[in-house]
Amino acid sequence: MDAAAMLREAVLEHLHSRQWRAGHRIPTERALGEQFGLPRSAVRRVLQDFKHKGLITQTVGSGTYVAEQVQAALSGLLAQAPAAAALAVSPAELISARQVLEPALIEMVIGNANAADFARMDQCNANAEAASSFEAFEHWDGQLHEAIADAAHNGFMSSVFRLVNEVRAQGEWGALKRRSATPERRLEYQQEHRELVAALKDRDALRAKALCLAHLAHVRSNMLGY
Amino acid sequence: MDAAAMLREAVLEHLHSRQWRAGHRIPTERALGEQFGLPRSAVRRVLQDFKHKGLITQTVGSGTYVAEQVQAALSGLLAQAPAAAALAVSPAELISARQVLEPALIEMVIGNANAADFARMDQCNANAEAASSFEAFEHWDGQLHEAIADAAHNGFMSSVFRLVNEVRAQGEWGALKRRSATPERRLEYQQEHRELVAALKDRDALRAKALCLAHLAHVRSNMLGY
DNA sequence: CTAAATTTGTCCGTATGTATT
DNA sequence: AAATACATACGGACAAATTTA
Repeated sequence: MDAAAMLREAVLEHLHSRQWRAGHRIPTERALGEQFGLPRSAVRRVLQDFKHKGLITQTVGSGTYVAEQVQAALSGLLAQAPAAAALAVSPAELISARQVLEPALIEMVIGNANAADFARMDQCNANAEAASSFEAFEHWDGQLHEAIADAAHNGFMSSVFRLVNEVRAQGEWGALKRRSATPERRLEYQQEHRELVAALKDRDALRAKALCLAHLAHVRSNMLGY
Repeated sequence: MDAAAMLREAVLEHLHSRQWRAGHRIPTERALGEQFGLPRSAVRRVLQDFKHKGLITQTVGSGTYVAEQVQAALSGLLAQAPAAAALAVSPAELISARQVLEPALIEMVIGNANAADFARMDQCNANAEAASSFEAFEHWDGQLHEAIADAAHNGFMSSVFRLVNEVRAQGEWGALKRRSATPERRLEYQQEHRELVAALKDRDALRAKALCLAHLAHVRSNMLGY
């Protein structure tokens, strides 16, 4: 292990074991360099990385301090793992997940959506229908999904469906979608989107869920062939 | 805007617009410094950040190249935004989301879980009941949630509920939980967990959903007082 | 095949601005 | 108010690795 890695480990160990708590002042860059046999520039790189991750703060003329939200930053690093893993899911898995997640979302939307939310959905539909390119249509399709998710007025649900959108916009799913796209199917999707938004406006949960599941079955059939 | 920020924007724009594709060699550090009026150290800071994010690779003696997986890295950056936003949701919002997400999860678990999944749930329950500290109990409580989510055998659902766990383990929720924890409530939670797993084993969707909602109502009452 | 030129990686010396004493 | 300590920024120099002549 190289000296910079040892410095990394040592600082993280002090933070994790709470020997250095929030607000504690840690040794100066020159002192750390002396202790680990490193030039100041190498110490600075390590500390800058930690600062960028929110573990420490550095104030000119004063020193280097453990950040107040150090434990939040430490677990925040762990929270990025689920997002990375989600990007690797297959189209079949994502459709299965959407088949149970979107009815749940509709439940919340019908309870919480207001006129502004519906106006945003209509605008997304209008933009999608006016789109001249496949990419533009895809963009407004994704925006419609976000508008519906935000209409639940729940931050966690919004995050979940933004994650769905990221997976949809990328990798395997994106390639499949391009291969299965036709003008006729786009027209059918537009019609289904319109009907879904209408059902949401009517606060008709049963109809909205049925339309949603029918749309997903349609997408699955077009993309996966079953 | 700062000159370093302009360099950042320019490189990202070239990457996003596919003017610089995977494997393409981008200008040297000295050339970029000349072009943007920056010292080489500042250029190196920007490039090192991009390198750590997986957008570029640098080889000594040769130059700086666009990474092969640059598209995956770019969308990976976007996917981290929803995860970061999710960490900021309030306990009330998270409970509301769980009230619609967990019944949906149970639907999938009952259709896909196998004996190994149930054994893992039992092990989590046993470890939680044997836990001597509040932290250990919380750890195995979280592991039980992950075991149930993984029993759906759907990567996206696993990611969503790992995200739930991250929020639960942190920030506002964590503080509320510590304040509202008592030995009596822990015993009640253990009983409810046992009953839920039993209902899952019986493939009794209605009972499992009812138990799940009752548990969530219990948690909400203890933590939020209503 | 050899040698020179190019490029990234690392380090140092100095100057500057800022906060503490 | 002055002095000191500190982090930061910059330019230069050298080493290591690769490409080119």
